[in-house]
Amino acid sequence: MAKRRKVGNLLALSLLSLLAQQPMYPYEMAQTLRARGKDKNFKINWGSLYTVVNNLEKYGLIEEVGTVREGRQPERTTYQITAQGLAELKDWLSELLSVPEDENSAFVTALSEGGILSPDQVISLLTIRLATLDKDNADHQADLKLWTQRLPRILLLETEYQLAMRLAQATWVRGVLRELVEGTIDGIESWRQIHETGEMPPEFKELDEMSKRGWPEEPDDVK
Amino acid sequence: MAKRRKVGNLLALSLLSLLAQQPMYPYEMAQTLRARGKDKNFKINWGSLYTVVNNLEKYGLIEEVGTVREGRQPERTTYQITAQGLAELKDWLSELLSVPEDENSAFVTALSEGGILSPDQVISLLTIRLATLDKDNADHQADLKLWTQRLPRILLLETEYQLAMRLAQATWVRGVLRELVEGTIDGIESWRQIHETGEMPPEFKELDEMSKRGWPEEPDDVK
DNA sequence: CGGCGTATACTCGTCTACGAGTACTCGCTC
DNA sequence: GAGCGAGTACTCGTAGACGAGTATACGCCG
Repeated sequence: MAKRRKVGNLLALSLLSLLAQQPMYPYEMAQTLRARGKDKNFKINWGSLYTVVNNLEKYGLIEEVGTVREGRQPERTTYQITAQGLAELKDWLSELLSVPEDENSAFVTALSEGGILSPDQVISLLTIRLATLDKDNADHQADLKLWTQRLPRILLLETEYQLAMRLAQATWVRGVLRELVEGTIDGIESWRQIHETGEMPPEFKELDEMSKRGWPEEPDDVK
Repeated sequence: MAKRRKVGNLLALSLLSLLAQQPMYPYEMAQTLRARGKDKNFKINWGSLYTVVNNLEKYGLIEEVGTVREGRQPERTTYQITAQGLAELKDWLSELLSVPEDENSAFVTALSEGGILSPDQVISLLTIRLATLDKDNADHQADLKLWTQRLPRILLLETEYQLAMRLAQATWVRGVLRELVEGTIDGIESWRQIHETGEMPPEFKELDEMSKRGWPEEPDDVK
């Protein structure tokens, strides 16, 4: 997050967006999100919901518009978005759309620590991943086709994006996997050796040393 | 996260991985991560570091191996990984490599709420994003080339993956952008209308209604 | 040899995320 | 008409994330 938001949780963005359309009470927000299938992406956390609503109010982005007691159900507090809230929403959306984030997914971390496992293990794990990806993507694609028939595409961009990313991931994994299996990837023999002998081959030790001292003419990672 | 880990922070994974190679004290772990350029991905949070180390110890994944006082610097507590910790590390890595996560990036959320902004705004925001992506990717690619000359590729997989994902994102954004600009995307006129007249066209209202009641023969999103 | 900037190594308190639990109501069945 | 399960609407306690702050030592410049 480039700029520091008063309420940083992404749930807040969804809530602001809902309230930009009509006033609601918290439980209703959760229902609406669920109805729109957003719960596929994030589990609804009741704790977070009420915390976020409170914070939004605290910072003046939404305001209480009255409490209703319908039937004999518990009292419900209805909120509406404020002018400030609308401004914040637009500003936030603008930032998120225009500034690519540095995503640090768990998979990336795992890849960089993958050397702990043996090459054969990694090959088999990635094979499982790839199978899951392919299966999910096929389902996802079929699903998207169905939706395309009843909704204008403009509303499905988010789904299309997710699918595109998943497909790209599958393609990448497939490529690496082939190289690993064929053993054409540079460094794999040393890696295999480490796991067979328990010994670190000299060229790796050297790398390790160097990483501590800093390389000669270090190529200073950009960004 | 499919399984619930005793220590869920990804930082814990990196720390376990470090300690699998040699005992260290916390500050040293941070230095090592930084030296390896991992700080490009995540800012080192001192608070988290010590919290995570404590938790790892609490759950028996690492253990104190002695406190040293070198020179007259403050006392340092050195930790080493336990058998349990090594097992956990391997299990965790296995999971992360084999199970694709449902990533819910900020961009996805923003895309799905993008209708709040006007089409022209979104076009200009995405144009900025694309420019940044292209620039970053070019830098990243040049950088990777340099590294490839001094490190075996097997150690660069993580970087290659990140680049591949960024390139895929750029490609997708470029495609959508073209469609938006050309106006060939289904639903864009209605969207434009909303922002010009402030009125919701009837077909959108209808969709809104339907989303609340549930569609006829709902295509039950998979997963 | 005094002073100041930088590195080391951590501590503490706050703010946030979250999930289990609560309490009440409605509709339905037996 | 009592009992039960599903839905409604939220509360509260705890665990975790995080950053600002602290304290000490070392180098080195004049």
